[in-house]
Amino acid sequence: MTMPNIPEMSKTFDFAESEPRLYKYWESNGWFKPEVAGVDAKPFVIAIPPPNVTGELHLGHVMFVSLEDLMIRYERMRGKAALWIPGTDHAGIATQLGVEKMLRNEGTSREEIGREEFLHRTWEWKEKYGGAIVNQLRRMGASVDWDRERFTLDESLSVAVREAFITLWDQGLIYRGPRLINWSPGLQTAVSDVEVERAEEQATLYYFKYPIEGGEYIPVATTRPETILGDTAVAVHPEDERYKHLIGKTAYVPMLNRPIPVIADEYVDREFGTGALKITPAHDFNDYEIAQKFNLPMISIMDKKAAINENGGPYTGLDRFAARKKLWADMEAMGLTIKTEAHTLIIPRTQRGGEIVEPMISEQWFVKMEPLAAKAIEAVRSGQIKIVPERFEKVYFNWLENIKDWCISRQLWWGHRIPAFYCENGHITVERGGPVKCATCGSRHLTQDPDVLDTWFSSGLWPFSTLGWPQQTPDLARYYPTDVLETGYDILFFWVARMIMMGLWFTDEIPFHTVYLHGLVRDENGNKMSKSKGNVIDPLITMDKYGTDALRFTLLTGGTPGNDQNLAESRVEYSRNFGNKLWQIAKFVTSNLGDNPPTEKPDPKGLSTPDRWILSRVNGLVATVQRLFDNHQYGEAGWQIQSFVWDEFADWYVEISKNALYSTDEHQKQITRGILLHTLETSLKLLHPYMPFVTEEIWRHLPGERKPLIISQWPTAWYSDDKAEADMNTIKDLIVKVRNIRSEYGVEPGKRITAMAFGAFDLLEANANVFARLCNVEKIARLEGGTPEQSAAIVSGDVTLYLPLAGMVDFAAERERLNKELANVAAQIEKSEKMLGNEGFIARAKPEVVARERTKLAELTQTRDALQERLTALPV
RNA sequence: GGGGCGUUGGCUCAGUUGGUUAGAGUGCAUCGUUGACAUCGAUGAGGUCAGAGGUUCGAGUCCUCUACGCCCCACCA
Repeated sequence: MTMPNIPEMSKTFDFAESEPRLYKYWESNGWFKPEVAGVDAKPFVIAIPPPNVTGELHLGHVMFVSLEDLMIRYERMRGKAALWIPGTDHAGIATQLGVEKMLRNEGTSREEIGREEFLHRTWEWKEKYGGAIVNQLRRMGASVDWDRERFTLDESLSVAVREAFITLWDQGLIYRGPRLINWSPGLQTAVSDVEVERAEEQATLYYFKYPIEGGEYIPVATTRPETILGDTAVAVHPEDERYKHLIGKTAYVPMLNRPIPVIADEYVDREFGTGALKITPAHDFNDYEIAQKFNLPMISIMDKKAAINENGGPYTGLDRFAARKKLWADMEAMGLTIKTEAHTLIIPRTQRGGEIVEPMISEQWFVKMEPLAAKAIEAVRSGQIKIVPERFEKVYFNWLENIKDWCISRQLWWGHRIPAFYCENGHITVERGGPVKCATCGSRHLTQDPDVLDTWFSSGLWPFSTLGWPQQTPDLARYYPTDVLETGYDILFFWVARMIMMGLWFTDEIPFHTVYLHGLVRDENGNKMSKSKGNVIDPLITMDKYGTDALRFTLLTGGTPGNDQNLAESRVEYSRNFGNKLWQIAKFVTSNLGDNPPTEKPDPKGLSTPDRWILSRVNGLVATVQRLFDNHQYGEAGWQIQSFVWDEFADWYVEISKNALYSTDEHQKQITRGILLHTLETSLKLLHPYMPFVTEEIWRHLPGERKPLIISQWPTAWYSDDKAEADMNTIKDLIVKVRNIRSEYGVEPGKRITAMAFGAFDLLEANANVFARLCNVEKIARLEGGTPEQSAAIVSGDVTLYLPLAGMVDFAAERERLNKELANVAAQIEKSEKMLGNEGFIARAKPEVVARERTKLAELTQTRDALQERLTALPV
């Protein structure tokens, strides 16, 4: 590992060259594997949210990779056996749609080529395009263990899926039957409740007359006139005086003249529409419930393509929208229509595909969710599982407490085929290993159910199926339960809740103890990125331009847990600049380390104020970062590190260090080198989880025998020096004020000036070279008595610094400047005195807060007095 | 209908046991390059922390209400 001839650092960090090289360096040495930590190490495990195998990389992927890689790298450096399990999801509908599109372009279809050939083609497609997203994980620096990569259709995961299904079946928690479900006519499959997206849209409300026996009619309103064909009742409110006399009479379905009853139910809202409701149980969820209550027949009027079926009389064969139009026209001709009006309503559309979902009666498989949900609720309620940010626990409870049975069957071919078999008598057999004969009648003529399972059924098993379950593998024993589940809040129901339910149900353990939810990445104006809007930021292009580290750092510091963040390119640019800053610091440090670079941690004893200051600050930073990480405040921690590195280390300490480095004092030089190196090393460690590439590359240029940064030891705070920090604050304050004066008076930057000091002379004298370097004050003299007339005065606490500026001082301007400062100080004093004069404050505030306030007031008073003195002495 | 989030300088955002003069990036103004960095440095202007009330010695931070924006869940034809 020793690198005796470390090449000089290049002018800038070449991320394009370094990133793939470093990734290979880490991966080929096995540092992504938990085994690097040794057998005694405590595991830390994250199962990756598996991206769709043929999906395209978007910022959501970069977001989760950045966060999870941060956690993994941090825990790895803390000595844990960090395991990040990679993998991909077969994504049933999305992938099947992609392949079907390809087939269409070839002039064929899945129906034409058949199931077997279709699956063959889909696997080919997966082999061809499935690698892209996986390679992009490498591009982002994801330190996952590739030896443990999984795919939801792997044989071992398929075994887990069948085991889960059969277990639920044996427990009576899976059932099959005709139910009203969400049907996607375009995809020709059932979809679950969570896959339906509802949005307000402009539509029409149609008012018409429902003929009643005896020549009367009830006015009814509907948004879907074609469903009239499936009506099996008309409902009114039992106490509605307008219609009360019609309850129990017979109504006739328009155009079909099918007799149906007029019923009364309190569900009907008298205020809405006409106050009368048509009941179409086979095509509406509310009507379905009412029909069950009243034992009404259910008449399905549509086929799988949502065209009117044979129950639609003269409309048979028409598409649902064509039927709507024709039926309405026919009713109009019959004088049955009243009016139409514009109406805003909620339209359900499929998450994939986007066409309008049709509620239909269909034979599907369901899981009874209440027993599973009860356990999942308890796990979070008891605190075994913590959701970050906490407010999502409420959302989680609300969903689980109102959970409905899960429709798990999909009329697709790409996915896990339902392990249920039918004989010619219609009996169902579900057995491990695949049955050879019917469990009921013994028939050997079995056919498997054609449907596949919802993709989320297999992803629900992900944290344990990837580790070998149901086999009791060593990995399952060592790495399950996992630790953190990190993902976007948008899949809390789809995925997170189901993993918790299935994990608890099948393994009897929580699958993870912490759920960390991040927000969505939007464009810089807060709009959702979409291809149609053309505002999509392509992460690949961004990484090409600014480097992976820059994009990662931007996303990690760009928001807070659970909240969406707006991404502006200017922020990525800033992150790139920060990486450059770090590179330049390192370049400076490494080129000034001399022939025998220090190897020991610096000893603060006897060091100068700036030396002790930076050591105290960097250790304070370590403590701060630790506290923030403990609370999942990764963004704030990133800013703290950035601010230290740039604003304190680079802008102050590196500048100050030049005094020693450019001197001939070998002892002081060596001390300074040690502090520079230690501060840089610590900064690199803290920053590595955010910017893995640039930090590791710099690390390789540091001298001495050292472990690679990725597996180096996470720092702990070991030093704190309040005195040095206070003294340095005084020095910094004075320097900034000198610069300010120079700027205001237009003193040429190169011009050296002198100063006379009153108070704290020892501190100033000891740091005279700091003033010389940072504000070009070449000499500070002790002021013995009187005040120099031709000078500008600077006051900071008990120190007054006079800058003799012969011929440059405008006394009127100086007076104005001092008066302004005095007013400012006076205002602060007033506030402080008021606080300290308040008995409640003295009695109830924490003692250290009161003490701090007293110190502050004393300093302010000194400043005020000095300012007044100077104003009095100022020539008129 | 229920629940949640947001509202802080021109713009984008930090600010988590309530406690110094509310911070940063970007934009703006002025100045600055022979020795880490113009992907830079120095200095400065710019904010009644949406509004009202309350709790408290003390509120950007906690509570209530209001306004505006956004999101999730939910069966109004």
